[in-house]
Amino acid sequence: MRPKHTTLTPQELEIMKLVWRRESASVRDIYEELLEHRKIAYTTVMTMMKILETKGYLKKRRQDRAFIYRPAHPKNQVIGGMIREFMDRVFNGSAEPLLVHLVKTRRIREKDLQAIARMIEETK
Amino acid sequence: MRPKHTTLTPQELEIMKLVWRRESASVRDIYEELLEHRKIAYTTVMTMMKILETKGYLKKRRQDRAFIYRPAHPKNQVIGGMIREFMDRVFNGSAEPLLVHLVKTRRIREKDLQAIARMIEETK
DNA sequence: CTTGACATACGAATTAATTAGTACTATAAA
DNA sequence: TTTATAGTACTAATTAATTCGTATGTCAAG
Repeated sequence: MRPKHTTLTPQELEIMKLVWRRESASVRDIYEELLEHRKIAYTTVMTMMKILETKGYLKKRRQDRAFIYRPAHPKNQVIGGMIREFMDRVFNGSAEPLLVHLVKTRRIREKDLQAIARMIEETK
Repeated sequence: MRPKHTTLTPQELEIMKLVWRRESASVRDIYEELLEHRKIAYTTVMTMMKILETKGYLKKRRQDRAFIYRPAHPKNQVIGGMIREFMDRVFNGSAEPLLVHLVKTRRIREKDLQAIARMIEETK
């Protein structure tokens, strides 16, 4: 048996990111935005958004003939869960190795490193 | 069509973590260690390790009757790829939001924050 | 030499994730 | 009123990921 994803799957995330940006969206809204980047069918988007609704990530409300979807949870919270899951899976739950890796491999611009350093200071 | 994982899948990662820790391992070694945590069949482990070999994550060498597997790449490099993939997928490739989240949600112990701060200083 | 332990090879079943087609309905336009 | 448009509901097909069974071979002990 294959274990179910506890967080957003890649395609679910792609759609959620668009809904979060727009605050609310119809299937057509998302469909058209996705179309700019890749070939996809309208009904595919519909199915995905229905799945997101049954999973509790989207709330729907009928407006005229179509459904309008809104995020059920703030982006920060959901993304936080994904980070948590990633840390659990890859680093057995600890954040330090991830942080260390980010700093050491210089994936961060100098300017941002300084901002982080200040943030750490303020967090004291 | 469902897109293929470009990095290690969850179960692949679980096995790779054990192989990295031991430096080299037989199917039986990994099987017995996995068994301590969950029910799993010997042949399942064998299949997974064969997959990891064909994907280029493990190298095998026959020793007596059984195969001995070794990591084909250092852990740091592979994990680095996973972090990269995560950042691409979740944050469109930028590391800052991830870093900010880690610091702001205080997922890091105070002591470690200071260590990071020092590391940033040294990186200057 | 037979038997048991242990290994691999191969095939296959199951499930989640993703994609999309078809049927049907309601509204708006001609 | 007929027709085109735009939406949903439902069904289904495909593929990756995960799991394991069965067949087969080999070596060592009795």
